[in-house]
Amino acid sequence: MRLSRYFLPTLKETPSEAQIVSHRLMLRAGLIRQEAAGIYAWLPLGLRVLKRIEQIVREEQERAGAVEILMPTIQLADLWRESGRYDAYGPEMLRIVDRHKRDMLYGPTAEEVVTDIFRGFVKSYRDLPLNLFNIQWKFRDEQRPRFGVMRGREFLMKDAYSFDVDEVGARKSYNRMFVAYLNTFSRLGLKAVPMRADTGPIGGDLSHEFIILADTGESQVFCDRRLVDMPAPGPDVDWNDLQSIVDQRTALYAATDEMHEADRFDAEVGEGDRLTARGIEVGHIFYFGTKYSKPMKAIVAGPDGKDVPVHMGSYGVGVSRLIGAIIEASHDDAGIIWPEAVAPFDVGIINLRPNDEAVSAACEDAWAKLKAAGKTVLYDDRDDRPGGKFATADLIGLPWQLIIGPKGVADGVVELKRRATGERETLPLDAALQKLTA
RNA sequence: CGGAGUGUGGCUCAGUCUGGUAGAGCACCGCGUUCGGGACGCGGGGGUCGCAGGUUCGAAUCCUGCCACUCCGACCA
Repeated sequence: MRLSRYFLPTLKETPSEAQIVSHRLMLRAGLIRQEAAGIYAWLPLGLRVLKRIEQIVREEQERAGAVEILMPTIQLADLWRESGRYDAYGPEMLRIVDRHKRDMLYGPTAEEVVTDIFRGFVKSYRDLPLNLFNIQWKFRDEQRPRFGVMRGREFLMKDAYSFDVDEVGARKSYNRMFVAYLNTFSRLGLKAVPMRADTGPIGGDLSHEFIILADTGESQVFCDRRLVDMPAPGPDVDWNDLQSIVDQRTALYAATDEMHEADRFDAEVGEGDRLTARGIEVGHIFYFGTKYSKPMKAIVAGPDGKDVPVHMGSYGVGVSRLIGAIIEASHDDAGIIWPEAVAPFDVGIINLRPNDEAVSAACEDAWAKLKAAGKTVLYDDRDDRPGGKFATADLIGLPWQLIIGPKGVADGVVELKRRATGERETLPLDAALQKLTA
């Protein structure tokens, strides 16, 4: 992409409403624009990141056996009356009346809809287990939106819903999502720690929040330090038996504020391993049994021919929130530092003299070769001073910067800068390309 | 929802207390000089000061109401 013809409205100064670093950087780097409290338009660069995160989440869901669908944003109030949640949900639900005076709502979550879909088609335990997920915009009319996309009212969420004939099966489904989440966050360059979470009225131990440790996190968390650096299981696991992997993680202490038990923490975790930190919740999984299947009559025939309500679980990832979380975890004074897996472009080419034919020719040449190697490129061909270009490049945080100017062209070299480390190298173009495509 | 605060060109902000008809820097347009870490000179364009009402000869400035946004706290992917 040629920057002179792109739409990248960066800001030199920080808009006054942004308090935390990820929000400031998202506005300054031209990723988003606020349209109302907690409601954002996604600009080209931000949208590219959002799509990449979404794709990684999708791939890991599918690897774990979940099947993608797309449910509507607008739902019928009647479904929520069936589950008993219509009155319970409160003012966070955006309620809408259509022209026929029918009560509708903008979905804050989709248990009711997915249960309705399920019961419409699935009648036998033979069709289980089933896990349906979708990546769709949700709306929760938060009392106090803040922190940019970390706590917006409208947000993109991946929500998966598992259906099993009994609790044993449901636990297996739960474990699949548990491992899928570990792999997902790892691919996104994040260290996410699963922590025991409140299960509500259902009880049991099957609810975990996945927390990214960051100084600006919204909640206080307590965990065994060894959990933080535990590597993700990866794709090559026995997806039919994940219990040992899950046990390995859940054996170590990890809890958010509301679930924290100080005496247990002290007793179970060695002094050197005790970690008290701030965290950002990026995922939440739980098993809720027959909470929806019973009132909504999502029933299948069991092996014995008797009807049983299905056991369900739901599994959420805040896709749009993840962008904020990634920036919180990966930035410096100059701007964002994108992990390679989610960067909006792989490489930024900086043309230091767009009016110099030889320099521009060298840039075009490098661009063509990078494209041929499958790299995405943002080519800064603007007629600007170098200082501004460097500042923009650091701000938007592409993993690599290929800097091409008259001096280098005369000497037959370019400068290659790695954003994460700031490390620079002057070398021939071919060597630089080799490094970039290695 | 309780508490606090802010609304003045695209952005950051001054002017409001002590009413007199809107200003700076950045950004933008033109010309020129520049050009390896957000340059400089000259010349321009753009706002009626969140909205409505009131007081006054006169309101960004005073009064009333409303709206929006932000921050702190309680709640959530």
